[in-house]
Amino acid sequence: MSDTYHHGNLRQALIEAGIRIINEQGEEALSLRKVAAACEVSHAAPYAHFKDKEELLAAMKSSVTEQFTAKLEQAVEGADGASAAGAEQKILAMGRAYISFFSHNPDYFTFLFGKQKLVAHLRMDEDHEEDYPPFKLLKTVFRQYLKESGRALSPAEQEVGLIKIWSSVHGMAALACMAGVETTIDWEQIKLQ
Amino acid sequence: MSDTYHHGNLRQALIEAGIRIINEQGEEALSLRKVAAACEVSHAAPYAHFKDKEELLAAMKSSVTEQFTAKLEQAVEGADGASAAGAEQKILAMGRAYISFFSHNPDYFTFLFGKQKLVAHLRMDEDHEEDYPPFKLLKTVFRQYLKESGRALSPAEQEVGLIKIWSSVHGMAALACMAGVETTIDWEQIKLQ
DNA sequence: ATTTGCATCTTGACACTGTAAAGATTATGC
DNA sequence: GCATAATCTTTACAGTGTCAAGATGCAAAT
Repeated sequence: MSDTYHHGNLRQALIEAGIRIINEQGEEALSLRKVAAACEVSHAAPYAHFKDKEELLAAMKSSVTEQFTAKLEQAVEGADGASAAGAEQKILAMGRAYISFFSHNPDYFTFLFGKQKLVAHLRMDEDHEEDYPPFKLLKTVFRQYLKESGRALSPAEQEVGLIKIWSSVHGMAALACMAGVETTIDWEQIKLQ
Repeated sequence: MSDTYHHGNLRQALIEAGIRIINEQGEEALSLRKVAAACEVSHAAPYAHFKDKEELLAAMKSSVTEQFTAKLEQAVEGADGASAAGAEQKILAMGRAYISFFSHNPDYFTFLFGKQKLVAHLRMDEDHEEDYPPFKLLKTVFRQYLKESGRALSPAEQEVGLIKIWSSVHGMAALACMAGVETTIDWEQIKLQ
């Protein structure tokens, strides 16, 4: 009868509608039923594509993380051409892009990091292949930096160094994004060692 | 009729039952009705003491934060008597206590910091009196340290220094507590400057 | 001592949530 | 063209937070 019984691309539409809702009303206000309604579909339709509410949330996070990673990669590439300053400049560029991304989409910050899952990715043991992509990128650039500066750090020391950089930048992005805090921090004051 | 119509100290009982539930089943599983049931009280009884579910949650967090702060203060005092090493030792002792506290109560970590509200307290402008108490403590000790070492930092630089210390230790506590990550990091490798 | 007022607690109701089961509708492979 | 699978709707159920109206007990005022 109706020629719109099948949505066509409901899965993607649900992900996008979910992200939109989070940006407009916050994560608290997100319900499966609202997402379904936003796609003009019955409240149980999402279950054809996602086992859970959590599975939809995960897909949404995946999508936002892709955007995030793309910005970081782009920053690294941009710092490559400019001067021949090397890895240190790349790290600084990443930091700038990191903060910039969440300044432009403050709700993404709490969405991605709200449950503090990020730190679970902050480990270097056994060369995880399934690292959190943005962190993996930093890891690569950081190793480059170590090689350039001729420093030889133990794995444990590398871990500490990475955590220092990451958590500092992360903390400042949080500062800048949340609770309406305007910070005048010149974050590049943070030295790499 | 019944001699237990009035509970006696329901408010405190609700807070404690709530914390117990979070420790046993996680924050997701906490509902007002469960907390009420745990106190053998009807499902709407909490509304005599808390306007909201959120207000109960806030009271619970307050309670846990008090325990947390007490441990930190205790560590600072302990480091005072030992050697005459001064503020640097105090900072290190605080870091140790920080990690120790959450290692012993892993669920408190996500409970307190789950929503990332902590960073909202990480600002030094205009000498906030209503600082997050543990952070306020670090602030005090840090200033002591600066005075001792004869360094003169601008407010912005102080802010950066504090964030470096706090977020690094925080990140490592997260590493140690969550996702079953056992870390062998010797966190004292983190230098204060 | 009785009454009055107030804090506390119960009962019942409402809208909303996630999720499951059963059936309708459309697309797809043979 | 038909069977099968994928997609979507309808209906239902147990939980949830919250509110309103009433029951209960305590404490102060008369």
